Amino acid sequence: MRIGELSRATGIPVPTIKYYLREGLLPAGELSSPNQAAYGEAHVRRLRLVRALVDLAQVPVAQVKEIVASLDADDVPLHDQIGRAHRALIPARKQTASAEAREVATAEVRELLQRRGWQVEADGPALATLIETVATFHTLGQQNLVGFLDAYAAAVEQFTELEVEAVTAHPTRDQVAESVVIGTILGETVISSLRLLAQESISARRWS
Amino acid sequence: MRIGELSRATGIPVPTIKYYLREGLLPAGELSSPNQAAYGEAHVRRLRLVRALVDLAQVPVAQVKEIVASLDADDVPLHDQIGRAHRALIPARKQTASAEAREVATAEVRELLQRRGWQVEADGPALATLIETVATFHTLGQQNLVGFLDAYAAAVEQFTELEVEAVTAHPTRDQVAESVVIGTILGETVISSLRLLAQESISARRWS
DNA sequence: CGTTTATGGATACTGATACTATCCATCGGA
DNA sequence: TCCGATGGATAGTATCAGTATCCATAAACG
Repeated sequence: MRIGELSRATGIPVPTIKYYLREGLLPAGELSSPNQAAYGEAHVRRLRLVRALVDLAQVPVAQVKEIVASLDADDVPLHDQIGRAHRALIPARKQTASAEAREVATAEVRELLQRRGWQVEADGPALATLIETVATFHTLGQQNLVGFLDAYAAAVEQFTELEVEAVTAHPTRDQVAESVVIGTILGETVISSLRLLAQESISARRWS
Repeated sequence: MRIGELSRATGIPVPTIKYYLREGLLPAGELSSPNQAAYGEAHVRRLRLVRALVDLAQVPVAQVKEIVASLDADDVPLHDQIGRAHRALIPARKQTASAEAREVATAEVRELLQRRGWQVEADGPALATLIETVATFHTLGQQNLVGFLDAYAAAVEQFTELEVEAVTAHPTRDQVAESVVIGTILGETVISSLRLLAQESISARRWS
């Protein structure tokens, strides 16, 4: 397959594919001569994944690069590879809350993890984001939202158990890593959409 | 309060505050003379909200403008105002999936809503995003993820009931609308962080 | 075999977003 | 009275995500 066919197969313009190649979102094709490369089904799959992340999940290109790099790093133990993919999925966020608010939030989150018996890295980005957000609840005068943490955590626990199970059931390791990425990122847009729909449905029922 | 004090109170540079004023994220201060305006506590609150949305939740400035406009539109029935706020919270996404995939996804989502008895607008953006995402599961060869829809919906139902209840319990209508915005947007980052932490904790337990 | 079209690679340009910087006439406080 | 801050306008900057152009070469067609 040459680049034009790759473009037709995916609906992505040739210049954009060239851009993705430059940025390392897509591995180079097999070169047969200095200006002739062959692409395969793997490239089509990869491009579809990139587009889903960029267009649907609105993941920045730089972050997509990290994500696909983790998918291609299959020369380490599977567990390490999944860890790397998982880390690449978490966006960096600016710290915004005051130090005092963050301290209060840190304590609240720590207690939550204790209550639920969750064992997580003490300095991971997901934990930092959670703490920052809870701290922001305080600075915005929405302390009552802190009370929802347990309800959210309990709900999340339910399906996460199933997700982890499903992921480990995949036959090949490429599929395992890829399904971690897709399941986590697109799963988030699913959950978010469902939440908005549930809010709409429930509040409509309450007002009629 | 003059703009310098507003800047000191929030930690936001004066030029940025001027930019937010220009963009309509912040209402103008009370003008006492052509180059002298007074800002109040409401401005401090609003700036904190804007910063939380922009920095923490990474909402684009143009969308924040819609959101705050909905908060200020308190001359319509509360129910309409909340509807407008709710709509402003849903980002627009490009359509990416093929027509066939979208058709399959539409049927699957429709059945889901039927099963759960959710009554929602047939052409809302949240529904469109959900359909688009399910369609993408198909084009990425991750049909198995469609099986998670019920688990996600069931989990989401649990806490949404509580959320709607809590929101309606607020004493004043500004607080109602504002807590819809904060609860929905920051609630999403909380849920997302908790999900990642749960994944980390559960998969660590499974591999040790 | 010659001509048109496509290709890989490099470099330059574009439009959108989110600020920053500068300017200026005016105002308020020491 | 005079110096720094203010409101408002306009211009400049950095980053991001592509697009566009150019070129020498290679493939496809008549």
